[in-house]
Amino acid sequence: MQKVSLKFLANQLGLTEGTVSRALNGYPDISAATRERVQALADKHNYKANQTARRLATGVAEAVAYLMPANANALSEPFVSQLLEGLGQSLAKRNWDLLVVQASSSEDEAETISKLSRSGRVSGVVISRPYKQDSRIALLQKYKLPFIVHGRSINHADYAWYDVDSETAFMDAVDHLVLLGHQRIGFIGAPTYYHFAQMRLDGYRAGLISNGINYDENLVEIAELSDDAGERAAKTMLRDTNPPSALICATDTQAIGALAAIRSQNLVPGKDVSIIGYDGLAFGKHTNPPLTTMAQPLSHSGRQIGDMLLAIIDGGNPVDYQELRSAKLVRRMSDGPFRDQPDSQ
Amino acid sequence: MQKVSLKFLANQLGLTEGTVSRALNGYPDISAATRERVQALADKHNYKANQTARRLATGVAEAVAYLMPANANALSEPFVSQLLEGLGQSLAKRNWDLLVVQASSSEDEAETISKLSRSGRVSGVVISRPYKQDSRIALLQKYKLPFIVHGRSINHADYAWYDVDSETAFMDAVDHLVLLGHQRIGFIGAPTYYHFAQMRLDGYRAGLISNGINYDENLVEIAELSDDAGERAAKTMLRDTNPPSALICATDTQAIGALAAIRSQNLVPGKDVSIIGYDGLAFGKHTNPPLTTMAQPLSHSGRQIGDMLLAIIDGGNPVDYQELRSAKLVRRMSDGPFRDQPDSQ
DNA sequence: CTTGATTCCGAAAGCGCTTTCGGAATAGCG
DNA sequence: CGCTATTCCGAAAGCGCTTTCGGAATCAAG
Repeated sequence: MQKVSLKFLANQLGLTEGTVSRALNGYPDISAATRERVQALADKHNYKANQTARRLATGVAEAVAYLMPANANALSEPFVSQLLEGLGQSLAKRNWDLLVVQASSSEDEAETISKLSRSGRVSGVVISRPYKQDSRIALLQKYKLPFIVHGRSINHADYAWYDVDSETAFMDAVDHLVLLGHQRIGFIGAPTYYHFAQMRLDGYRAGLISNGINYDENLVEIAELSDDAGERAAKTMLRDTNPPSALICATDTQAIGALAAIRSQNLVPGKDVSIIGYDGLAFGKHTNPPLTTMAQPLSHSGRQIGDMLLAIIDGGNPVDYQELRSAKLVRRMSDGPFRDQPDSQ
Repeated sequence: MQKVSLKFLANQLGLTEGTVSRALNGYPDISAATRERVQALADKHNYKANQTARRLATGVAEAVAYLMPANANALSEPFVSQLLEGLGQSLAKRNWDLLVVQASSSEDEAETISKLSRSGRVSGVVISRPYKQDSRIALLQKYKLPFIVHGRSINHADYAWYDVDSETAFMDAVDHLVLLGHQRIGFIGAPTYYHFAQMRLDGYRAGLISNGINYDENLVEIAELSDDAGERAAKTMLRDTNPPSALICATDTQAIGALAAIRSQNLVPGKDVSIIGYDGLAFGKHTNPPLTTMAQPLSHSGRQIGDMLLAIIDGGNPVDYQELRSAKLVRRMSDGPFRDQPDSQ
């Protein structure tokens, strides 16, 4: 099978490689007649420009990388797949590539970004779950590599990001529980080097205060982003002499663990103690009981982020691309009105 | 910031680009002294060869693509993330790229593969969930593009694949239920253009026969790969005048739907009717009740598949790379001994 | 001290494409 | 019909790297 290159086409047509290239790429200095001739032959042979050569010649990588969170655990990964899918759709419009890169450890993330930049294989990057102060962001800026952050760090004024207003979401969650009569509302948070974790905690606290409830730090536990950690955290809170009647969790994954913790105490989630998660993951429909959650608009975020990144690569000002979406309460079965003696066995 | 290229290094050192390149790439015709000099300067400037140029020069793409299943739904996607993670780890050893590509529709898959091949941007491909007769496989072979199949098609003798013996797994599942006293065992299958669906159905049937139970096609329903489809299928089977006392599902996702169907009839899964899923997804721990399932060794399959692909790209014979793993029963709470009157309300 | 084998590096071609530049052929105009 | 303006294409350089080849310098051997 003769490899079909520009040279091949040019020879067949009695033209120059340059001419064929210009014809295929829609340059105006090609007559309609030859343009068609070229196009026809290209189609016939299923010609596709060698992407590597094209990249080298044009200097544009035509590819974008997604930095996979190093510590992603299986339960939270649906969000990765969804993001990837959306990103892919967005990039497909230009026929660009989507690379998935992962650092072995979080120390390696800087090195990974540095390599990525210097090797010139991508035109842009998207990262998820920034820390409060995120060195990756600084690095990306230093290298002048277009990027968009899925989430926000503390100082998020000067780069592009896409985030969900989880602070408001957690205030809403508190409001909802207060309306149901709850007063002792616990919080299972995530490690606060994640900025999203801090914001969610802040939202929780602000929600309490706006409802005239004192913030009690005995009612908050910080746990890793896993179901098991959520379960452990919930257990220790439930063991308290004056346990909360409701729990808000920083992520659905943790909330699922909390559900298990409650059941293991022979309490029923949604009756004896209410649980609200955050993320809106699909499998929350099938937990025991189905998980009430603050759902973020995951479905199209990937595409949105992709479009934003493309716009910045095209020369857009990153500051013009900052999107704050809002989450909304999806009531399933894990929340319910306050009941007086949750401890009755 | 001066871009640090081979030319830059060569100028600084008073050497030729070619020499610098050979020094960096470990050619034997470079003296130890200059090799070190070159290496030192390269390190100092954090030199990283432009990957695009390198690819063009060497003719090797240094990248591999994963074809994302077009119809993946959120619940089943954890398997995609896990696979990706493993693949990435494997490729990282060589510093290769992992591309994620997706076809808009399944008709486009052929076109996608064709483009991928002709554009020369990848050295290999991995595809998941092959059909019985999979045109993608034929295409990949025709283009002589190294690939490995995550799963098997009917004729899987002449290419490389990694699969789990789901036929045996489903026989085991039947055995298990029979041991628990079940005789009317239903099956919720997947569309049989997927070969894995056919194999699972075959396993189910073989399991029945080996236990002396007649295969009754009223006891099998084919459903899409989603929780909702699983739920619908389970509902119709449960409505039967003589409903099964146990159900085996082709995937955990469907099984979760089936659990919901059972609960919606005011029956309790694992008591009134047993459910066994397949996949071993992590969130099965948290369903209501926790899902008994045939777990496949997902964790390292990605890395394994990556290693296999690399070996084939290196010239290995695809036929030498065919791995059949086995699944094993993970008992949680959705199975139990047969009880006489499941219909008692 | 000569010859042949080594060691080490420069020169140059080439990977397949893009893109600028200039010039021949054609068209438009007075 | 002569002149300028267009139209269209060929020529060639270049993207940054790899790799082969040959030759100068150095070495070992006779």
